[in-house]
This record gives sequence, structure tokens and C-alpha cells, in this order.
Amino acid sequence: MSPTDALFSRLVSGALLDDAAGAALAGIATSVERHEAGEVVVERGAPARGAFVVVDGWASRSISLSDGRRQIVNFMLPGDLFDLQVFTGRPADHTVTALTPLTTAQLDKTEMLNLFRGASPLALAFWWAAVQEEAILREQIVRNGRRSARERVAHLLLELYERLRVTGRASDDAFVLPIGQSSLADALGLSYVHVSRVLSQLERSGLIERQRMQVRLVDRPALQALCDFSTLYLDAWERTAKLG
Amino acid sequence: MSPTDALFSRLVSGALLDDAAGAALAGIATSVERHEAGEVVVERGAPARGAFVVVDGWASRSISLSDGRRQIVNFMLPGDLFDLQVFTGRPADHTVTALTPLTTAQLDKTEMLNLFRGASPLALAFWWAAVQEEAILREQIVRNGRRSARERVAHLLLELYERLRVTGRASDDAFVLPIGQSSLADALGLSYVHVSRVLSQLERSGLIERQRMQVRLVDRPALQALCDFSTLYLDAWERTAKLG
DNA sequence: CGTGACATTGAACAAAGTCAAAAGTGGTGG
DNA sequence: CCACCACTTTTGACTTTGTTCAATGTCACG
Repeated sequence: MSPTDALFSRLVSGALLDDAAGAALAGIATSVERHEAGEVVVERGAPARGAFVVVDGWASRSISLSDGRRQIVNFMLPGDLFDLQVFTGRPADHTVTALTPLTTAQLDKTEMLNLFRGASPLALAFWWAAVQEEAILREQIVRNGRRSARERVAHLLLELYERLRVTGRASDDAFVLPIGQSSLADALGLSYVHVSRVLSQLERSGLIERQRMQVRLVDRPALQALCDFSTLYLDAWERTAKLG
Repeated sequence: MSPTDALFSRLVSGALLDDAAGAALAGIATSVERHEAGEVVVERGAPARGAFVVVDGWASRSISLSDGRRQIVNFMLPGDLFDLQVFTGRPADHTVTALTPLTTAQLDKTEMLNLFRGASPLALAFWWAAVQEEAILREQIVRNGRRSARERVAHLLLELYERLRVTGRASDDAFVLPIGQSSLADALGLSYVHVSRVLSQLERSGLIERQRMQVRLVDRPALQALCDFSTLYLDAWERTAKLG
């Protein structure tokens, strides 16, 4: 039994691979690692070593807030790939932990990049965009899973501000929020009534100001502290390593 | 101003593109579409037409439960790409709605695939795995955002069952659940105390059985009905269209 | 002005969290 | 084989957070 068996059976069931490609796959899944239950496999913030396949056992991908609240973003089962963001040179925005005795196989980074050799540089750019988006989804999971209503609202406002800023649509701690509170509520997993209350309260506390569709983050540092906001998951917009 | 300006400024700030690649990018972002606020841009379940860039305006990506509860999975702002799953031939597992007057540019499907011409078939397989994973993350967002504790637990058990089944690790409505309740709680955004209560209650209702680390989904249809479980987001494991 | 969509407020209610203690479980070594 | 340990699960009482329902405001626009 090869380390890539489980992955292979997933890919085959999706009709994505033939046997030749399967052999190629097995060829790049080189070093097999074994971990005990509880062991950390990839640390948040650590530079990417390579991508991994889960050969056997269960692992979790999780993100913790600074006060200890923890959100498992998803479970990784045999055949699952992770840290496919190697392509982009980004550090991991999450921690991977073995939940049971775990066997993984590492897919070599340069081998992986070789697969893209011959493709347009745009292909990697799109890959990067997809990785980017995944990071935003993960953060959304943590936001809605382990943050209070107040924290959620603050966190979303901060994220929107940062994302809009990159394309020149926000500055001076202010931006146009062209959507109603019930859309915010649907994004945050709250009722629109409660969103209204929280926004009013943030305004009364002097953290934000609202007029029409304009929002101003009056005290951005305080907002960030309030919800434990980190730009790690967005930073890559500005600091990603160049690709070969 | 070209339709890809916002995307370009994102990619450039990540040092991913030079001007030549930017021109190539502009070359494949052909047909520009305009939508009114509230209009549906991509319908859940519809076959992929191509990938899109948001040129101007805001959109949401959302998933609704059959009783109307709605979860916005993320907001799409100018420069964001979406429906990158074209590569995989999967239908959309979510609905894209314009939140404001919206301008998008379509990236032609065959042009997109051409970018991968010359890359190994494995490159597309990895892309497919990433898309797969994103779908699971989206479902996790809906689960934790708009489902009750009872529904969440049922939904997660069903997902794990389906995912394990693909690699032969579950059958007969039963599988080994080798993790503690506090891991489940961390994944579901609940307290472990509450998870314990819910599991006990599901067992008393005759929907599941537990012994050691074994879980049996005694009445899978009822569980699926209980939490509005759809395999759409997992199905691709078995029904994805073949790639060129 | 009047109208309709969106936002705010209050009061009653429900879901899930917290705290604390008791009951299993399984592994270890005597 | 049993006693002991650490850990996980269960249960009950109580608290907190956010929801629901319903009424009231506000504002842009015809």
C-alpha cells in the first residue's frame, strides 16, 4: 500500500487521474512522517515546507484566538491534501494538529512547482487568488464560530476595510458600506436586530461613526484589540514572496 | 480603465504579475456584464460558465437552507475572482447575488484551461482538490452560521461519514470517530457540554448509536432531513466531469 | 406629503454557555 | 486481578447571549 492510496482513490473517483498520473503522484509523495496524537504538524505562521497528504489517521486544522478560544476549521481525513499554499510562498495561517496517531506524506515543494512548469504564470496567479480566498473563508469560520456578536461585527468591518484599501476604495479609516444590516447579519450568522444593536453600541462607545453608507473606524487600534484582529490572513496581498 | 484593473492591483501588490502578464490577463477578461442590485449572477447548481472578476460593486456568495435561512459565505469586492471551479467542471454549490449595481468580467473557460496547457495533469488534480476543500469550508460556514446545535452535530456526522466512505473507511452507516467531544465542539463552535447533551439526545431519539469510538447513523434519511443535508458539495468526489 | 424599505427599541423568550459535581473509561503498575 | 490515576463524558442548576415579535422611527424618493 502506497502513501498516496487514499488520495488516489479520491482522485480516481472524480475521474481526474489515470494510472500513469497515479504513478507520477506516488513519485512526488516522498518522505513519510509519523506523528503522535496531539502533536503539532504545522504551526501557524511557519514558512511552508511543502504540501502534505494524510495517509492515515485524523488531523485538524485550527486557529486560536489569543485568549485561548479555539476553532477547528476542518478535519483532515485520509486522502486529504493540505498546505497546498506552498505554491504561493505564504506562511500557514492555521495550525495543523494530529488528532490520532497520524501518518502523512510530504509532497516536495520544488516537485510541486515543476508540475506547473509550462503553464502560464497566470495559472499560478489564479492559484494564489484561490488560496487567498480560502484564507478568508477560514477566518470567517473562526469569526462566526468563536467570537461574540460584538467581536464579529468589529472583525468584519476591519476585514472589509483592509480588503477595500488594497484596491484604493478605502482610506483614512473610512469606507462606503453599500449594504444593509440584514446582509451583514446573514454573513455573521446573527439576526439583523442584533446587528443593529451592536452597531449602535459600537458607535456610542466611540469606536465607529456612521452616516449614510459611510463607515468610519474611529479607533481602529481599539477595534482590533476588541476582536483580536490579525492581518495575517490578508497580509499576503502585500507581502507574498515572488514565485520562481 | 480596464475591467481587470482592480484584480491587477491586487496581484501586483502580491508581486505575482508583471505588465506582460497583466496584458495577458486583460486579454482573457472579455465580456463585461452589468447587473442590478439584487440580481442573481450565478445560481446554485448551475453549470459553470466561466470564472468571473468583480470589476465594480459588491456581491455576496450565499447558501440557503430549504426553510429560507440564509448564510452569506463571503462578500466579493472589486478585484475578487469567483467561480474558479470552472477548471473542474463542477456546478456552483452556492448562489452569487449582486448587492449593489455590479459590473463583472467573464474569463473565458477555454482560455482559462489554456493557461494550464503544458502543465502536468496533476496540476489540475490538485486544483480540483483545492476546490473540493473550499466547498467543505463553505458548508462549514453555513453549518455554524445558520444551523442549531442539533442540526450542526447531525450535519457534521453525515459529512464525516460521506468523506470516510470515499476512501473505504465507512460503510453500513457506521464509522470510527476517533476524536473526543471537545474536538467536535471546537469544530462546531459549541461548548463540549452542549455537544454531549446533543449527542445523548440524538441517541435517545434513535437516530444514532454509539459504542466506544464507533458511531452508527441508525436512521440516515431522518438525520439528513433533520439538518437539511445535501451532498452537492461532496458529490464531485464521484461525479466530476472529466478534464481535457 | 405619502410610501416603502430599512433601522431602532423594548419586552418576553429560547438556546446555548458556565460552573460544579458525579459517573464512566481505560491504562498502569502493584 | 484489582486499585489507582488521569481524562472524558454526563447531569443538574443557573446565567448569559442572542432571537423573536411587535411597535415605532427615519429617510430617500416619487
